[in-house]
Amino acid sequence: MKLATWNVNSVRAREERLLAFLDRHRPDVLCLQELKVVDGDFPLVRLREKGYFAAIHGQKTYNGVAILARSEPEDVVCGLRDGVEDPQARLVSARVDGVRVISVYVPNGSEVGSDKYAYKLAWLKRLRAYLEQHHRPDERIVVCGDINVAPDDIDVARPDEWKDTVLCHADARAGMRELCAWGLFDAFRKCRPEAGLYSWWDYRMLGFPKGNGLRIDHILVTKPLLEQCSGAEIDRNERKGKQPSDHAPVLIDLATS
DNA sequence: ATGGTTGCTTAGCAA
Repeated sequence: MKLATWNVNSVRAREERLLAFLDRHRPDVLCLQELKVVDGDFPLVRLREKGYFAAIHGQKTYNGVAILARSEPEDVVCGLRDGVEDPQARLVSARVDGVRVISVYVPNGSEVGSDKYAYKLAWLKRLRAYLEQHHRPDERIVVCGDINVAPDDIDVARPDEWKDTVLCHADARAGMRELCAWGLFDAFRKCRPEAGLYSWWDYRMLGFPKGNGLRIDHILVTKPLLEQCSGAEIDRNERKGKQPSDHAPVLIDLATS
Protein backbone atom coordinates (compact mmCIF):
# COMPACT_ATOMS: atom_id res chain seq x y z
CA MET A 1 0.00 0.00 0.00
CA LYS A 2 1.28 3.39 -1.02
CA LEU A 3 -0.02 6.00 1.43
CA ALA A 4 0.39 9.76 1.35
CA THR A 5 -0.65 12.83 3.31
CA TRP A 6 -0.88 16.40 2.03
CA ASN A 7 -2.09 19.69 3.48
CA VAL A 8 -3.41 21.22 0.25
CA ASN A 9 -4.37 24.63 1.74
CA SER A 10 -7.72 24.80 -0.10
CA VAL A 11 -8.81 21.88 -2.28
CA ARG A 12 -10.39 24.29 -4.77
CA ALA A 13 -7.19 26.29 -5.25
CA ARG A 14 -5.23 23.02 -5.55
CA GLU A 15 -7.65 20.92 -7.62
CA GLU A 16 -5.53 20.66 -10.78
CA ARG A 17 -2.38 19.98 -8.76
CA LEU A 18 -4.21 17.34 -6.74
CA LEU A 19 -5.37 15.50 -9.86
CA ALA A 20 -1.87 15.67 -11.37
CA PHE A 21 -0.37 14.39 -8.12
CA LEU A 22 -2.70 11.37 -8.17
CA ASP A 23 -1.70 10.62 -11.76
CA ARG A 24 1.99 10.90 -10.94
CA HIS A 25 2.09 8.79 -7.77
CA ARG A 26 -1.12 6.71 -7.91
CA PRO A 27 -1.23 6.36 -4.10
CA ASP A 28 -3.66 3.80 -2.70
CA VAL A 29 -4.55 6.25 0.06
CA LEU A 30 -4.16 10.03 0.22
CA CYS A 31 -5.06 11.93 3.37
CA LEU A 32 -5.85 15.61 2.85
CA GLN A 33 -6.00 18.56 5.23
CA GLU A 34 -7.17 22.16 5.02
CA LEU A 35 -9.84 21.52 2.41
CA LYS A 36 -11.56 24.85 3.21
CA VAL A 37 -14.80 23.66 1.60
CA VAL A 38 -18.10 22.21 2.72
CA ASP A 39 -18.69 18.60 1.69
CA GLY A 40 -20.90 19.66 -1.24
CA ASP A 41 -18.08 21.67 -2.87
CA PHE A 42 -15.52 18.86 -2.70
CA PRO A 43 -14.53 17.75 -6.24
CA LEU A 44 -15.94 14.24 -5.79
CA VAL A 45 -16.86 13.61 -9.42
CA ARG A 46 -13.46 14.36 -10.92
CA LEU A 47 -11.76 12.27 -8.25
CA ARG A 48 -14.15 9.40 -8.89
CA GLU A 49 -13.23 9.63 -12.58
CA LYS A 50 -9.61 9.18 -11.49
CA GLY A 51 -10.58 6.05 -9.58
CA TYR A 52 -10.71 7.48 -6.08
CA PHE A 53 -13.39 7.24 -3.42
CA ALA A 54 -13.48 9.85 -0.68
CA ALA A 55 -14.40 10.14 2.98
CA ILE A 56 -14.91 13.85 3.65
CA HIS A 57 -15.27 15.97 6.75
CA GLY A 58 -15.53 19.48 5.32
CA GLN A 59 -15.95 22.96 6.75
CA LYS A 60 -16.58 26.36 5.26
CA THR A 61 -13.50 28.66 4.99
CA TYR A 62 -11.21 26.83 7.45
CA ASN A 63 -9.99 23.32 8.25
CA GLY A 64 -11.64 20.30 6.61
CA VAL A 65 -10.05 16.86 6.16
CA ALA A 66 -10.52 13.91 3.82
CA ILE A 67 -9.29 10.45 2.95
CA LEU A 68 -9.03 9.49 -0.73
CA ALA A 69 -8.67 5.82 -1.53
CA ARG A 70 -8.72 3.51 -4.54
CA SER A 71 -10.93 1.08 -2.64
CA GLU A 72 -14.06 2.26 -0.90
CA PRO A 73 -13.48 3.56 2.65
CA GLU A 74 -15.47 1.66 5.27
CA ASP A 75 -16.69 2.59 8.73
CA VAL A 76 -16.16 6.34 8.22
CA VAL A 77 -16.14 8.44 11.39
CA CYS A 78 -15.94 12.26 11.51
CA GLY A 79 -14.59 14.30 14.42
CA LEU A 80 -13.30 13.40 17.87
CA ARG A 81 -16.87 12.98 19.20
CA ASP A 82 -15.71 13.39 22.77
CA GLY A 83 -18.51 15.63 23.99
CA VAL A 84 -16.43 18.80 23.66
CA GLU A 85 -18.21 21.66 21.88
CA ASP A 86 -15.92 22.05 18.87
CA PRO A 87 -17.09 23.11 15.39
CA GLN A 88 -13.65 22.68 13.76
CA ALA A 89 -13.42 19.80 11.25
CA ARG A 90 -10.01 18.32 11.99
CA LEU A 91 -10.34 14.53 11.95
CA VAL A 92 -11.77 11.88 9.66
CA SER A 93 -11.23 8.16 10.10
CA ALA A 94 -11.95 5.23 7.80
CA ARG A 95 -10.91 1.62 7.25
CA VAL A 96 -9.21 1.03 3.90
CA ASP A 97 -8.01 -2.42 2.81
CA GLY A 98 -7.97 -3.58 6.42
CA VAL A 99 -5.96 -0.60 7.67
CA ARG A 100 -7.51 2.03 9.94
CA VAL A 101 -6.56 5.40 8.46
CA ILE A 102 -7.03 8.62 10.47
CA SER A 103 -6.45 11.96 8.70
CA VAL A 104 -5.82 14.80 11.15
CA TYR A 105 -5.22 18.53 11.02
CA VAL A 106 -3.81 19.47 14.40
CA PRO A 107 -4.39 23.14 15.32
CA ASN A 108 -1.46 25.41 14.47
CA GLY A 109 -1.61 27.25 17.79
CA SER A 110 -0.78 30.73 16.49
CA GLU A 111 1.41 32.01 19.36
CA VAL A 112 2.76 30.35 22.48
CA GLY A 113 0.62 31.47 25.40
CA SER A 114 -2.45 32.28 23.29
CA ASP A 115 -5.90 30.69 23.56
CA LYS A 116 -5.20 28.99 20.22
CA TYR A 117 -2.05 27.41 21.65
CA ALA A 118 -4.01 26.09 24.64
CA TYR A 119 -6.54 24.65 22.15
CA LYS A 120 -3.70 22.98 20.22
CA LEU A 121 -2.25 21.31 23.34
CA ALA A 122 -5.73 20.26 24.45
CA TRP A 123 -6.49 18.88 20.98
CA LEU A 124 -3.39 16.69 21.05
CA LYS A 125 -4.54 15.29 24.43
CA ARG A 126 -8.04 14.73 23.03
CA LEU A 127 -6.56 12.84 20.08
CA ARG A 128 -4.63 10.57 22.42
CA ALA A 129 -7.83 9.99 24.44
CA TYR A 130 -9.67 9.22 21.18
CA LEU A 131 -7.16 6.50 20.36
CA GLU A 132 -7.39 5.09 23.88
CA GLN A 133 -11.17 4.96 23.66
CA HIS A 134 -11.65 3.61 20.14
CA HIS A 135 -8.53 1.64 19.23
CA ARG A 136 -5.72 -0.59 20.45
CA PRO A 137 -2.04 -0.22 19.62
CA ASP A 138 -1.90 -3.77 18.27
CA GLU A 139 -4.30 -2.86 15.44
CA ARG A 140 -3.04 -1.78 12.03
CA ILE A 141 -3.50 2.00 12.31
CA VAL A 142 -2.10 5.03 10.48
CA VAL A 143 -2.52 8.48 12.01
CA CYS A 144 -1.28 11.00 9.51
CA GLY A 145 -1.61 14.62 8.54
CA ASP A 146 -0.50 18.10 9.44
CA ILE A 147 0.52 17.61 13.06
CA ASN A 148 1.92 21.16 13.28
CA VAL A 149 4.85 19.96 15.40
CA ALA A 150 8.49 19.55 14.36
CA PRO A 151 9.39 16.79 16.84
CA ASP A 152 13.16 17.40 16.98
CA ASP A 153 15.71 19.98 15.88
CA ILE A 154 16.73 17.67 13.03
CA ASP A 155 13.26 18.41 11.62
CA VAL A 156 14.03 22.14 11.38
CA ALA A 157 16.39 23.74 8.88
CA ARG A 158 17.09 26.68 11.22
CA PRO A 159 16.30 25.58 14.79
CA ASP A 160 17.44 28.84 16.36
CA GLU A 161 14.97 30.79 14.24
CA TRP A 162 12.01 28.56 15.20
CA LYS A 163 12.95 27.85 18.80
CA ASP A 164 9.97 28.36 21.13
CA THR A 165 7.48 28.96 18.33
CA VAL A 166 4.28 26.93 18.33
CA LEU A 167 5.80 24.37 15.94
CA CYS A 168 8.84 23.65 18.12
CA HIS A 169 7.94 24.69 21.67
CA ALA A 170 8.64 22.14 24.42
CA ASP A 171 4.95 21.77 25.29
CA ALA A 172 3.95 21.08 21.67
CA ARG A 173 6.77 18.53 21.34
CA ALA A 174 5.72 16.92 24.62
CA GLY A 175 2.14 16.79 23.35
CA MET A 176 3.22 14.92 20.23
CA ARG A 177 5.43 12.58 22.32
CA GLU A 178 2.48 11.81 24.60
CA LEU A 179 0.34 11.09 21.54
CA CYS A 180 2.96 8.70 20.18
CA ALA A 181 3.43 7.10 23.62
CA TRP A 182 0.02 5.48 23.10
CA GLY A 183 1.70 3.29 20.50
CA LEU A 184 2.49 5.28 17.38
CA PHE A 185 5.82 5.47 15.55
CA ASP A 186 7.21 7.94 13.03
CA ALA A 187 7.19 5.76 9.93
CA PHE A 188 8.78 8.38 7.71
CA ARG A 189 11.72 8.92 10.06
CA LYS A 190 12.28 5.19 10.44
CA CYS A 191 12.86 4.94 6.68
CA ARG A 192 14.61 8.28 6.29
CA PRO A 193 16.92 9.09 9.22
CA GLU A 194 18.90 11.75 7.40
CA ALA A 195 18.70 15.49 8.06
CA GLY A 196 17.40 18.04 5.56
CA LEU A 197 13.91 16.60 4.97
CA TYR A 198 11.05 19.09 5.41
CA SER A 199 7.35 19.18 4.52
CA TRP A 200 6.41 22.84 5.04
CA TRP A 201 7.89 26.20 4.11
CA ASP A 202 6.21 29.49 5.10
CA TYR A 203 4.82 31.50 2.20
CA ARG A 204 6.08 34.53 4.09
CA MET A 205 9.73 35.49 4.08
CA LEU A 206 10.26 33.29 1.03
CA GLY A 207 10.65 30.17 3.14
CA PHE A 208 11.05 27.73 0.27
CA PRO A 209 13.62 29.63 -1.85
CA LYS A 210 15.64 30.21 1.31
CA GLY A 211 15.44 26.57 2.38
CA ASN A 212 13.76 27.52 5.64
CA GLY A 213 11.73 24.32 6.05
CA LEU A 214 10.25 22.24 8.85
CA ARG A 215 8.97 18.67 8.98
CA ILE A 216 5.53 19.09 10.57
CA ASP A 217 3.49 16.65 8.42
CA HIS A 218 3.77 13.12 9.70
CA ILE A 219 2.78 9.53 9.05
CA LEU A 220 2.50 7.76 12.40
CA VAL A 221 1.82 4.04 12.49
CA THR A 222 1.25 1.36 15.09
CA LYS A 223 3.87 -1.30 15.63
CA PRO A 224 2.30 -3.95 13.37
CA LEU A 225 2.66 -1.52 10.44
CA LEU A 226 6.04 -0.08 11.39
CA GLU A 227 7.83 -3.23 10.34
CA GLN A 228 6.07 -3.10 6.95
CA CYS A 229 7.40 0.33 5.99
CA SER A 230 9.73 -0.17 3.05
CA GLY A 231 10.27 3.38 1.79
CA ALA A 232 9.36 7.02 2.27
CA GLU A 233 9.69 10.33 0.48
CA ILE A 234 8.59 13.96 0.47
CA ASP A 235 7.58 15.27 -2.95
CA ARG A 236 9.30 18.66 -2.84
CA ASN A 237 8.33 19.23 -6.46
CA GLU A 238 4.81 19.99 -5.23
CA ARG A 239 6.18 23.06 -3.45
CA LYS A 240 7.57 24.40 -6.73
CA GLY A 241 5.96 26.07 -9.76
CA LYS A 242 2.66 27.90 -9.99
CA GLN A 243 0.26 28.09 -7.04
CA PRO A 244 1.85 25.55 -4.71
CA SER A 245 0.44 24.69 -1.31
CA ASP A 246 2.79 25.73 1.47
CA HIS A 247 3.04 22.01 2.32
CA ALA A 248 4.60 19.20 0.29
CA PRO A 249 3.09 15.69 0.30
CA VAL A 250 4.68 12.97 2.47
CA LEU A 251 4.52 9.38 1.14
CA ILE A 252 5.33 5.92 2.47
CA ASP A 253 5.23 2.41 1.09
CA LEU A 254 3.70 -0.28 3.30
CA ALA A 255 4.29 -3.91 2.46
CA THR A 256 0.69 -4.90 3.21
CA SER A 257 -0.93 -7.77 1.37
C1' DA B 1 13.10 45.02 10.62
C1' DT B 2 5.96 43.07 14.34
C1' DG B 3 8.27 42.52 8.12
C1' DG B 4 6.76 38.91 4.43
C1' DT B 5 2.56 35.69 1.24
C1' DT B 6 -1.58 33.02 0.34
C1' DG B 7 -6.66 31.77 0.61
C1' DC B 8 -11.26 32.85 1.74
C1' DT B 9 -14.07 36.48 1.60
C1' DT B 10 -14.45 41.07 0.56
C1' DA B 11 -11.50 43.83 5.80
C1' DG B 12 -10.00 40.80 8.44
C1' DC B 13 -8.69 36.27 9.99
C1' DA B 14 -5.80 32.21 9.88
C1' DA B 15 -1.72 30.21 8.68
